Amino acid sequence: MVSPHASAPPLASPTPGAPYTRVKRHLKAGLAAGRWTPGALMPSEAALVAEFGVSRMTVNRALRELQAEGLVLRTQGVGTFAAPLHKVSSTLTLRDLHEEITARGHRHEAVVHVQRREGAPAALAAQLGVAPGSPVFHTLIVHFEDGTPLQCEDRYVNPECAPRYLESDFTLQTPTQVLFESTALWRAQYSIEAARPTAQEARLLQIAPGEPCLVVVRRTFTHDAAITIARLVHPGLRYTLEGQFTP
Amino acid sequence: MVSPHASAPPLASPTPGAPYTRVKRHLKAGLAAGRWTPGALMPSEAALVAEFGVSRMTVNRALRELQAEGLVLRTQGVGTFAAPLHKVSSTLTLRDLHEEITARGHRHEAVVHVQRREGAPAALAAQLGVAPGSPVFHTLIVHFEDGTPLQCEDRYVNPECAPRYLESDFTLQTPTQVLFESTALWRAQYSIEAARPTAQEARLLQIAPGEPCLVVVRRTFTHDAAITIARLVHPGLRYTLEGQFTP
DNA sequence: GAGTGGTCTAGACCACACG
DNA sequence: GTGTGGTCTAGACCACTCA
Repeated sequence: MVSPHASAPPLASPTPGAPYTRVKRHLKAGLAAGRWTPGALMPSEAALVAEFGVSRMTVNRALRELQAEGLVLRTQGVGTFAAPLHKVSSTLTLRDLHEEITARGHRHEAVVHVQRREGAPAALAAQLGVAPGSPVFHTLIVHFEDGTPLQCEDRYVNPECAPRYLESDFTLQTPTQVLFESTALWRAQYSIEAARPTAQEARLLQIAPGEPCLVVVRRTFTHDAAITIARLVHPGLRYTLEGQFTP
Repeated sequence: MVSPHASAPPLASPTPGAPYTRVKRHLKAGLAAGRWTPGALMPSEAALVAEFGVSRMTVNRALRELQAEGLVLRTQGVGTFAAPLHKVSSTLTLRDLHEEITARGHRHEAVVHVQRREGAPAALAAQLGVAPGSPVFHTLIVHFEDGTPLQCEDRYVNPECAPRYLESDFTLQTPTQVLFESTALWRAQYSIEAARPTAQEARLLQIAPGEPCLVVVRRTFTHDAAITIARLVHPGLRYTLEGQFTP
């Protein structure tokens, strides 16, 4: 009762991996195979303890992680149930564009059209949580992938969160990268919609004025203040957001 | 040393919540306050054990969950570090449209335009993993929110996964709901782009032909086969995907 | 009251990284 | 070797649910 690992560690372990992963695998496999249909009662912790010959903490961890992954639902005093087939919610990756382009093995270039201090109009000031008319940083940058315009990034930054923002060379570093280094991101909010580009955006992206664009508006916050708000416009024909999810 | 909870349970607990949540809260607060900048070494498990007077399993759980949430990075033999400010990835909720509309307190209606068996063209057959020309189920449904067209749902279903799909009354239940009940969803893949609607889509959605639309293409799979592929077209002016993330 | 999950503990062995 | 995280155990108390 001293060494839980006294027996044959790497000799020919009967089943690979840590015990809690074995329990998880077993349950996951059963779920994938439809052994427990959604809503069905699954084995109790005690039953799994007996079945696997491990301690309760171990099966508890396995079940807790399955719950965190959305595969099972647990109710104190009642039991563990196969999850009612998941909400259709999923992870969408909004990576830094530079990363995304270079990950594809392509060349990323940025052309800076605006990089200055401006007085914030009322609407913007409200969104950034600064006084109307107070100075904010404004950048307008077009990002190219192998010479083709891919994104028009119109961004306002709260100077209090990143006082040296305007000193950056945005042909070398994206605003996202700069802001990540200088601030503590704590929360982000975004919306995605399809819209026509403005005349300026169409010109900068070298597309026809009526061409549908995918517009992502993202606001990021520290734990108390708004850091930045960005409007990212992508030509609809050249850009697709992708994602997937596995329960 | 027998009862860890012997002292004042609901009397006036010095700090609320389970011990592991207290440890988590403390660390989260420190991260939010910038007490550990990204990459900085955080207290070791042993240090937290001493600081909070709890067992190592307890602080281990707190740290493990923070890691799962992406707030810290841990390396065996090295230590725990404040996460390098998160990837910009985030959770996008793609809920069932019926839920979404009723959650807004609005009325949802569906008009079914197509509901039949068809032979699968080669391209579709390949995506669904069935033989070219073999029968697939096809539905074309327009969803309305308070009388306004909000989504045109063009969907093909693998008959093997949901043999009774066509028997449903889609004015009462969305295809998503039907499929969730009859199949074991295991993986979903989607893409989001901006595009012009087809002539038919424009007519069904009652919009101008050139109006930008947000197009979501979603494929869902069981653990081995494709269940369904859907093209969801939304008028750009009426529909926005929203999401947020908090580390 | 029996069964279930929620949580904690004290101690242990291990693998790994680094000086 | 020392310190770190990774994991396991055996037993415990608790809160909850349901018959």
